[in-house]
Amino acid sequence: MTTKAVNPETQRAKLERKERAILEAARGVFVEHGFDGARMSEIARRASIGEGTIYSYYESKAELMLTVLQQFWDGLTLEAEAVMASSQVDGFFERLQALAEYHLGTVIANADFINLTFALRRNNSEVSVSRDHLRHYVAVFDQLFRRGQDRGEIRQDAVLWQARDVFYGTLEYSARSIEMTMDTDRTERLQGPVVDEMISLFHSHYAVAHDTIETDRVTLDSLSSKLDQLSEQFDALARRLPQ
Amino acid sequence: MTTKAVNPETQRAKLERKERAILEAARGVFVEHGFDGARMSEIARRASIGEGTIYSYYESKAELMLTVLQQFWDGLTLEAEAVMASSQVDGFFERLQALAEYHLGTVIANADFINLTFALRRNNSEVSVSRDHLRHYVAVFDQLFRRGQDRGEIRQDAVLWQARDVFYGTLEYSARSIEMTMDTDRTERLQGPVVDEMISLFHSHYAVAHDTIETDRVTLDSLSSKLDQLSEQFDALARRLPQ
DNA sequence: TCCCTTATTGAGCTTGACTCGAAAATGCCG
DNA sequence: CGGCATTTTCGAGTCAAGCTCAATAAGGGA
Repeated sequence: MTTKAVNPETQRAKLERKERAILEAARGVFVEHGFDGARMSEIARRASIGEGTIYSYYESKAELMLTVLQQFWDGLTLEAEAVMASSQVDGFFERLQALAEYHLGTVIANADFINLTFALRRNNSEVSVSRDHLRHYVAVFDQLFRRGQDRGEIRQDAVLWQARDVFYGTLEYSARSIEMTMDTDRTERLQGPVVDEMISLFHSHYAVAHDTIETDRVTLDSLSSKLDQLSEQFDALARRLPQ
Repeated sequence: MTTKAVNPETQRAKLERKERAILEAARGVFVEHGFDGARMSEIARRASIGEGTIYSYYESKAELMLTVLQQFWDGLTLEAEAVMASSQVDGFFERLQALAEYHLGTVIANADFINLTFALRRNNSEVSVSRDHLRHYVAVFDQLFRRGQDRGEIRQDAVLWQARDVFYGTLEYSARSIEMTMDTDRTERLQGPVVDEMISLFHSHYAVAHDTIETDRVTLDSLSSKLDQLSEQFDALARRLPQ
């Protein structure tokens, strides 16, 4: 029951625990101060280890940041998949709305990490979040969209990556605008309208023509009934006519 | 004709020329190495001045970068306005296409500056490209859009900032995707389709219903005339009837 | 308990942004 | 022109922060 039995467990577990501690500390410091503002000494202090120890786990500050970012994106992917899995409804547009709300909220809350993901690519040409991590995240949308096509809710000739660009691009840009106006202006741009607009846009551009016919049908129906009415009157009149 | 006559001119011109030299050198170094990779010593060397001299023109490296960025955005604004001014056509969608092509090309060519514009905001909380510079640039789109509404090409109930988010957001995201696939994949995503999709999207979502009615109108008009015809026949028949 | 391997450490090295006193250039008057 | 005042330029030196490494500690098997 003493340390002997658990020792073999502790051997590797200790290192993993320490690595998690470093990552957790790093994440906090990076969030608070950004990449350049973050001090390795502070990360070490928060993880309760010596500054040099970090470098036996990570090659450099940039690589540490990279690991934090990849962990961040993996977390996002899991959460997004969870949102899709827990969605009560089955329709494409309801699910798209859930995804849009989740994504927008996340992007606003973690604007720093999103920016750094793409800023790192430039600053440190060797170190950048792998395409696969990002692809994995957007795959949530891709899957939803393809399913929408299979179920006949989305036009068959719609191009996946174009829709993806519209979806993520617009939401990220909106997030930035919302964030920018939040600091100073009192005219806070709310998240709701942004998502609504997104859904409405997908409706009018990617949905299989449906509701447009709906409105026209009213006109057509009324015309049709008028015709029927007229036809009846005509028949009645005709019957009253002599041979 | 000697130096005497031009001296009073040289007094302030000399400083401005030197400032331009610094900015030009800085711009080049920042483009080549990014913000962190750029060395103040190299900027000084390229501008043929001492390193300390830079600091009598700019407070810090960040402020120098900021000036470069603002100059960059001002340049973009002028070019975008020129694109609009020189546009041969007058229709909203043709002009939107010209703007989209220009913007997409620019964003792809200067992805570093675009990223740095927003990365700086985080890294150095005090120093960031002013909202006004960015607003001034997107105002080109705003003006075009409002004019489209005035001319009745765009729905009156369309919300400007929503359309703006879709336009710039989608194009920037597409640019990043294009850039990412350019490095490795051979399946280069071309710029043309992106712009086409953008126009098509604005057509279906923001355009005043026009072409959809066009097709329907044929049906409705023919139905209507048939009704009128029938009605006339009916009247004629009724008149021939005995009381 | 001894020894070997591995992990940890923080004092120093290096690099690069930034400062500052001095010198050079410029301007201004007699 | 020549001397005084102001401005501009300069680069050696300071400082801060990422990173290295030789020394030390910890762990673990015989």
